[in-house]
Amino acid sequence: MSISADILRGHTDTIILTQLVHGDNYGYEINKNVQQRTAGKYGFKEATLYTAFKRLEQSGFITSYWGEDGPGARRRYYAITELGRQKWEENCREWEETRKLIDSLIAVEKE
Amino acid sequence: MSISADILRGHTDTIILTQLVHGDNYGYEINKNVQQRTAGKYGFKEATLYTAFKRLEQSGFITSYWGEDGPGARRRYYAITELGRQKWEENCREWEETRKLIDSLIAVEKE
DNA sequence: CAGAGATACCTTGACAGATGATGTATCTCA
DNA sequence: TGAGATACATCATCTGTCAAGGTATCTCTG
Repeated sequence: MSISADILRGHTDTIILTQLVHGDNYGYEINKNVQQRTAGKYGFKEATLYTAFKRLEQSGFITSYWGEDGPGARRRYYAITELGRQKWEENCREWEETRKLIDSLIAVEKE
Repeated sequence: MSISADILRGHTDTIILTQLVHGDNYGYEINKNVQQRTAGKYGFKEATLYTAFKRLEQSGFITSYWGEDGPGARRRYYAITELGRQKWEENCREWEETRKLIDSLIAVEKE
């Protein structure tokens, strides 16, 4: 994991919500998806992940339920709510803006 | 200021270092530059700014000195060090990577 | 069958950066 | 004279991250 966490801070919720836009999923799997998508460069620490789930659920952006008792360890699944979807779209728009903002703040003036 | 602070968190130092790559400058002016560049959408809170200066100086990335006693309130100027320049370049590279990372984590899979 | 390793979830305490509140001092201009 | 801008600074608090520790189940190997 090469990216310092503080830079990703503030994106945790959006990243999780993005995963849930695809459909219900559980913590471990979500984190594996993140690691795969970033070629192993980034993944949530477990404490961060579960803290985020709790925060998102308390805010009404996701709901959770225990998965069917199949084989393997029990899984808590998360589902995005309508409110969560709105939040997600808002966050994505915000990211577009932030990206431009930082680009302009980090670029050296030419002249 | 429309961008939530947590999203900018972790970029504070880089943004300040970028300003100082242009040449020595003092806090208030640096912040005004940031505000101008972002069309008023973002600016540091003063506490954030001075906390960052202290942090950067303690890390050896910048040095400071009192400005000549001219008219107006006294000013503490900051200068970027060689170490700071290296850090700045490193941070810029990191930003490039982070941007790609977040883009890929926030995009919805197509297919 | 024992034991290692993976899967899966969860909590607690500590830490770091951002910030609201507050304070100081100087200068300008009406 | 007093309001408002300039300019710097500190402190207490809040929030997100994370190391460390814990629980339980399943699979595979010897």
